[in-house]
Order: sequence, then C-alpha cells, then structure tokens
Amino acid sequence: MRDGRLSANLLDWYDRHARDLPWRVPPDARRRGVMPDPYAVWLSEIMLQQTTVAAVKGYFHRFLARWPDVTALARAEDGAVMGEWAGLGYYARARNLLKCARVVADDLGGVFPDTLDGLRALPGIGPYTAAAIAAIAFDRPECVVDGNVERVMARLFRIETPLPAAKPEIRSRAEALTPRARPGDHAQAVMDLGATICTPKSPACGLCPWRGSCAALAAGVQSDLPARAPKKPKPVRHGIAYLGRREDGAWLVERRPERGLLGGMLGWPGGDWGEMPQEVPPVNADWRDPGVEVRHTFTHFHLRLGLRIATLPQDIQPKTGEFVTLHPGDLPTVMRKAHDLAKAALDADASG
DNA sequence: GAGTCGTGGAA
DNA sequence: TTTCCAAGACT
Repeated sequence: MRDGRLSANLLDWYDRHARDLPWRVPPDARRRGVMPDPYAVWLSEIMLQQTTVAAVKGYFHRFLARWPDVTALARAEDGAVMGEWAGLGYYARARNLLKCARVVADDLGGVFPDTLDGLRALPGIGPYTAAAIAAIAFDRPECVVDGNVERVMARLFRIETPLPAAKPEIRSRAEALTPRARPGDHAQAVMDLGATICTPKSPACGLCPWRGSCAALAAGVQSDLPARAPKKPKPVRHGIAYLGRREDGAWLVERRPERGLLGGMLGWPGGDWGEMPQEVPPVNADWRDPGVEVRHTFTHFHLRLGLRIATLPQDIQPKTGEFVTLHPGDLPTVMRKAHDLAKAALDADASG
C-alpha cells in the first residue's frame, strides 16, 4: 500500500525547495533535532485556516510579540485578542483561539497535547489542524488533509469524483503516502507542493517531483482537477450603519453578539441586513447621508451598506452601544471601510 | 450533508 | 467587474 518511492521523492524535493516561513523549522534544522514551539505551530495553523500565507505573516508576528506563550495569551482580555485579529476574517477562530489557550493554560499546565485525540478535543482544532500540529510539532505520523492535499491527490491519482464526495478516497490515498519517518516534513512538503507547484491554476508540472507518476498530467487533465460541485450564487443584502462621532472625538460603537457574523467584534449600530435596508438609528440626532455606500462581499452574500453620519453632543445618551476612543485597526474590514468614508465626510463637514 | 463564517490577491 | 479560492471548524 505505502509508496515509499513517492514519499522519498517528495522529501528530497522539500529538502531543496522548502519555503522559509516564520513559524517553520527548516528541514536541515529538523534533521539536527530542532523542533518548533507547539504554541507557534498551533497559532500559525489556526491563522492559516482558509487564509493565505501572505495575509497571515503580519498577524503571526504581532500575536507572538504581544503574547509570546500560551499562558500570556490565556491572560489576555477578549477585546484585545479580537482587536488584534481584526481584518484577518473568520472571527470564530479568534474566539476559539482564546478558549483553547485558556484550557491549555488552566487545565493542561500550559502544555499542548501531543496526540491527535488530545488536540482534536480543543476548541477550534478540527481534523486537519489536529493532524498538522501532531505531525509538525511532535513528528507523529498523522495524515494531514487540507485543500492542498485534496488538489494534489486528485491530480496524482486522477480522481474525477467531485468534491466533497471524493474526500474519503482522497484521505485513503493521502494516508497511504504518509511515511513513518519525517512525518512533519512530509506534511509540510505536500502543502508546499500544492502551494508552489501543484497550484489551482496553471500548475508548474515541469518542476514537480511527482511529474513521472501523475495520472492527471499523463492524461492532460491536471487543470480540470479537482472537480467541485457547482456553487450557489451569492444574494445581495442591504443595510444601514450609523456612524456617530461625539464632540470629543469618541465614536458610538457596539460589541456584536458572540455568535454569528462578525461575532464578538466591534461594529456600527444599525438594523439587520436583509432584502431591504432598515432605518434604526441608535439615538435621535441629525443623521446625514454622505451619499456613498460600502460594498463588501462575504463568504455567502454581497453587502451594500448605506451610511448615516452625525456629530453628537457631548452629553448625549444613546439607546444602544457605547462611546470609545476608536482604533480603526480594531474593526473588521467592512466596519473599517465604513469608518474611513464617514471620517472623511465628517472631517469635511467640520472644516467646511 | 449542507450552510455559516471574512478577506484580499490573482486572473 | 466578477469569480475563484487559501494550511477548515462548527452546527
């Protein structure tokens, strides 16, 4: 079953072409026995879920500088972690990151589990991430199956079944390729291969260590795999955000509910987003339409967000939300877009 | 199994 | 401009 030749080819390629990443211990150092900090591996893997390496790098450095170990992160305030995560997306990851850190710090003595089951039981750690941490941080022979692995296996073995139906076969193929020796490097090698050679569009098959074994390449269908089930069109939702700035410069914001879209993040008051925009001002004031709207696309819908802006008197008592000295970088992107437009309009009002 | 949950870069 | 989709998890 196990194909030692393919595995050896891949590890040889990885020894020469491994990407240099801030959370990674390069293959030559691992050979000398150097292992990565499990905290750094965990942090990077959570950030990398559905997120590009380029987007993650800055966040990884800032988190590690601010919270150097899991105990420090566990002691952080919720709002500080959510603010530091702002802009990276999928904010349930940040909420679970903090939950996980507190379990590890409070119940596990600050030590990450080194087994698949132990890791899998922690908040925010699913099948992929548990296998990745076990393999990369602890060199356990676990099989990682992420989007890269799915694409590489679908091509290498010419699996024509569309995703997600093909997942069982893909996992079976990937497990058969996972070696007992250097499983951590193997896991990182398959993902590097998928990220740099076996890319979604126009793969660089001429540079691939598996070009001689790839069934899709032999048939010339590599760019058509993996096949995917057709996706549904995104509806358009409409909303209105109220951006009120008090005379002292504080902004009226509200903390969004823990569950759901942008859960736990700061946002602007306003009604729900739906077929029709809802006029729900958080306080009676001279709200003005700046004449511009925010357009933003989420995973499953397009948003057109109308704006209302006002300068609010110092002693005003809002029906909802609170006034804060705002750091725009603490806002999720859609809210920061609204802030930037509103600030420009309000500043123009003040100077004109 | 299917829906929810962000963002930005590339084509 | 629009679509695709990137180291998925949770419900």
